Amino acid sequence: MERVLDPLNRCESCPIRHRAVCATCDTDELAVLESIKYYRSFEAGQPIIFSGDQMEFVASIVKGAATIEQIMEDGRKQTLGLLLPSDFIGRPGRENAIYDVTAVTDITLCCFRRGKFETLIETTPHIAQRLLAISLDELDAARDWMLLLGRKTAREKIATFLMMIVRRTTVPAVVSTGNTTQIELPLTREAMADYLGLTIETVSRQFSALRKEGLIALQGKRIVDIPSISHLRAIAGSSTD
Amino acid sequence: MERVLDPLNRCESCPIRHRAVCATCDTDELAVLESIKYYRSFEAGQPIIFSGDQMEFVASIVKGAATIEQIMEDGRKQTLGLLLPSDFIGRPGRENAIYDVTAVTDITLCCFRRGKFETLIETTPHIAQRLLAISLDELDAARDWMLLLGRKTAREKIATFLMMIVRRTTVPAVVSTGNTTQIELPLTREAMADYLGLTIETVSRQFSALRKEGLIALQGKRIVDIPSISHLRAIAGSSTD
DNA sequence: CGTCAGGTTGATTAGGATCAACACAGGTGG
DNA sequence: CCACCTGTGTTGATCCTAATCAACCTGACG
Repeated sequence: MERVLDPLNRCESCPIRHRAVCATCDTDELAVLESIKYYRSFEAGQPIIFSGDQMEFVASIVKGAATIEQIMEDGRKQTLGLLLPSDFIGRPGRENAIYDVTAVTDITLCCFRRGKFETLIETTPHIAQRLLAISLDELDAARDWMLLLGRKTAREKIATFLMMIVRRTTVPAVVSTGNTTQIELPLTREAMADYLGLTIETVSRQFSALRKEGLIALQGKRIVDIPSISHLRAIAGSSTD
Repeated sequence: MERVLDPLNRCESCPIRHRAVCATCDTDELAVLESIKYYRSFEAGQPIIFSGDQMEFVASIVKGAATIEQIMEDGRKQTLGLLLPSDFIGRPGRENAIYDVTAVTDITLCCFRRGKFETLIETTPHIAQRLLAISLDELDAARDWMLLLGRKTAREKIATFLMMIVRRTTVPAVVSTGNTTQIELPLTREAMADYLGLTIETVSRQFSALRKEGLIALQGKRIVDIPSISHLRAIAGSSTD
């Protein structure tokens, strides 16, 4: 189910104000965005965009997580991106979506009608520049993931994924007691498998292996304690950079 | 070895005039680019950019091919992008390179000093918009490659790669006699392996298998005849889109 | 209490990696 | 001119990682 949120949310107090596509906007520009934005929410598991469909809107994620995914005719699925708060959904200038976007948790989006947003890009250099920066960051992220998919072992893939969650989780949500870091996985085992180019079973086995070696501890299915970040980082397999 | 080319090449007669970052520039804007551009050439196998180094310039590829690659400490290598004529090298706004870029054939670049180019982006909306479009295209390409790396079989990877070369090769260079399409591979078996997340041996075996099945014919190592594009496309494994 | 989604674990298989030998073309220098 | 070398590619034998197939567990919920 989807519903339109209370539109009273003001940009000034927006949790992603300083990171999203609006990050570098000044007060006047923000007023324009404020006037045309609208919120939409989706429940976990709901599709946000279908590949092939008209793209009616673009959006920033305010709260929650979504995945970009591509599915082959025989059902094989690869997740192409994990979208977290402040990430941007949609591609200005493109009529039809070429990937599916799915909510993986309950999610709230700050939306703009695509046509209006495309006009904004032309008239508001701050937004165009920020969108370029965001796109280049996503390109780097996609390329880093290509190394993971093409060359890393299952063990390295899991460790890399956990490190990414640690890095991307907003500071207040990462609880560190002593040296232990605690994270909450935004994805099911299946969604992780699709993201890492593995099967559910392999993901589960690798989690079990890391747990048996004391490199992680599990509280339920979703909460992971990491006693030593540096140890896990070593397993993630570093690049030369 | 690297050398500076004759600077008399005029933008108007440039082979990539209508596709590169300068594609949407008007006459005045082109004159500015003309005044600050300079050509550089690299021989096959030479590094163009080292990961970690200062990025002195950004560039468009005029002729030849290069790869973007990332190398792990133990030597595992993944090619992240194949750069062909009109493609853009470098990331405005970034001080140091995070990936290696290597010439895979003799190559000619149309370069701009990074600082000057960054100024251009701010003052020339046509260039900023074109760069955004190019970056979004590269992002799509990277994501398509993620599906290949994460989910496709060796056979599908080779077929997909061949289809990509067919698509990206400029029309005059694709010689079609009857229904047969002929392409020239810009990469060695090793470079293809690094691009496809495979080993040299697997690439070689898959080429042999496709040859034995009559799906391709080889003239030497680099020239590939494809009797039926549609048949090869079917093997490449299609997405749902 | 039964059902179902999500997850774990075990047994077996298979696709591609690894190790190894050899083929071939293009230099290079005696 | 030819012996040699080197880089690139092919093919064979074997191994190993992760996929597949299958059974079972766990907790939530009607």
